[in-house]
Amino acid sequence: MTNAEIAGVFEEIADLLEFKGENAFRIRAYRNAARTVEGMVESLAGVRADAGRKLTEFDGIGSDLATKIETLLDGLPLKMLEDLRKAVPASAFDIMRVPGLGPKKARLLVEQLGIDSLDALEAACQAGRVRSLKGFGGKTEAAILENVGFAKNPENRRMLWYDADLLVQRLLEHMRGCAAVVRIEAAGSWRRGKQTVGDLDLVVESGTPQSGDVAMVMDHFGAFPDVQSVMLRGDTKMSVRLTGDVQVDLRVVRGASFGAALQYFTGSKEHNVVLRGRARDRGLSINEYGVFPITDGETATSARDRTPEHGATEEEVYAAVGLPWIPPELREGREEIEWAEEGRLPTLVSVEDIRGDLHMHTHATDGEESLADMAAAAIARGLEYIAITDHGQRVRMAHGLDASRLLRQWEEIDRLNEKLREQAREEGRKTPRLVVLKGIEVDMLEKGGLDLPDEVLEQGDWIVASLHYGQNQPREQITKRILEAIENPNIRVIGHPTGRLINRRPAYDVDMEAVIDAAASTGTFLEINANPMRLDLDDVHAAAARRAGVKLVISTDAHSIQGLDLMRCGVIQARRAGLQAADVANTLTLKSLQKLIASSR
DNA sequence: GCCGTTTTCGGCCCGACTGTTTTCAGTCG
Repeated sequence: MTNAEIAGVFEEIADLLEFKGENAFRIRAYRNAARTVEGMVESLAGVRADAGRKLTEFDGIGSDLATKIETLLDGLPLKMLEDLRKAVPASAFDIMRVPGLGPKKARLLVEQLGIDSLDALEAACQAGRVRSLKGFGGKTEAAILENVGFAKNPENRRMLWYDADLLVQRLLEHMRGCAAVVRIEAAGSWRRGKQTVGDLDLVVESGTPQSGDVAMVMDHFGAFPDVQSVMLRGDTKMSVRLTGDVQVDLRVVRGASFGAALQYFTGSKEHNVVLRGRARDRGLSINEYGVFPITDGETATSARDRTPEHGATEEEVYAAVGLPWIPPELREGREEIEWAEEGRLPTLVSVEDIRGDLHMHTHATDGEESLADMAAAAIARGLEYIAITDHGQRVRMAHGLDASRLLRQWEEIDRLNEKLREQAREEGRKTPRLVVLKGIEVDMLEKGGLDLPDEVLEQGDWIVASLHYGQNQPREQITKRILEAIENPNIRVIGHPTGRLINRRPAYDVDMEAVIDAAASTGTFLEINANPMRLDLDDVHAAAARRAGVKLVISTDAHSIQGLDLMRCGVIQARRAGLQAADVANTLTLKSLQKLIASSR
């Protein structure tokens, strides 16, 4: 069983226990373990096979879960899981997808009314049978009717970060038009740069509820053109649903609490749990209003009205528990607290560090623009070098280049570079504004080998190897194809190394540990493809590559001029992996990059 | 179910909002 499958089992157990109303901390233990396993790159099977190591060395894995992992690795069934599955109907999870229905209410619906589907739930509401249950009433019944459609819609997946970002920018612009908004920031998983985003969170600084400022802010929020319905509205908190079923939560706080609220709503939940545990050890309590000493008799509402000592900025909140500010992209409850504690927080790579873009297409294959237009667009974006990497001939659909077409394109690139050098001389510059590298994205073929011969490839400057066909092959074959390319001295980088398309296609089955090891020993780079649907390598694998000493290359894989602007999507993924500029090859000057390549080959 | 320099039991983060409650449970993030 793979790590991902084991993580899936623990998640399922947590879901089932939740429905059964089990101890919340026991449920959390399973979810923590699932997260730990999901975030590992080395295989649990490998760790188990190593006599010098124990499964319990990982955070959140104790003796019980270690035994369960061993059972799963042996391919044996887990009795506990089988019993739980028997005890909980599958429809329970559909019912819990209805906003407002959690495990307790779902259980009542199943056990008291025999609800076994969302359709049955809808019918029961319409017949007025739900309101008679204890804890339910007319309003709850109406709310279920209104929300059941949301649960039924299979298209309600998490948004790509890029799509969330477009929406966030529109929301911020709209809200800044409100006079009562002093400051506004978007928080949540958008701010952490997660590859997909569920809800959006906005934190606003404004006056007190009594002054009427909060009402002004909320009215303005409700007037955002996409708002379809207001889900809830209280003194400090309001939630709306936008067209497309996107939920946006708004929190309004005073300036003295703005940093604490921003920290709180940025999450992640796991990061905050660790942070609060730390505060507790110091006799402090952190909430969305600030950091307070723990005193007896403090009520929930008192924090809102008291002025916190530490809460105006995020830096204050972290400082109060003895830590430096932690970049949002790292706040996943992984190693970031440990790093912060030991003063080892990385200085994360930024878009400004990027000097070159080493994967893009032109209309010679499936791109939209000419070579000259892509080069001009790169100059306009301040890039110092680019590689033109159209498809090799295997990608027939894209009219991939055979050797003679490729060599003609490379001659064209030579002429373009000459023109750029000429321009530089005219402008009195020592170096041209842009250097264009002669590249190609060759295909790693189904039966092994590449779709262009080495005699051609060795004449190029920058060869990307990608896998587009035969993605369903078994793990051994896929891994073999990639390892073979890595061993080829002409190959500089493996493009989108897992092939996954978020929300559309899973990664192909590849032994990424072996790929990373081979890349490390040959000096081959691995790509972080910045396309918002790819983000491949992802944060977990990119972090593993970094630990192994592999250099990453962040590339847009642009098929148009606008495609060049996606670099920031790749950079934010790299930041989540804890990458510094030194870990990313295309932050180097071209000269240094070429030196690095020469030294590794 | 995990964890431990107050260590093998008793903790485990914290608050807003809603609805159905006469004081709180459930849900959510």
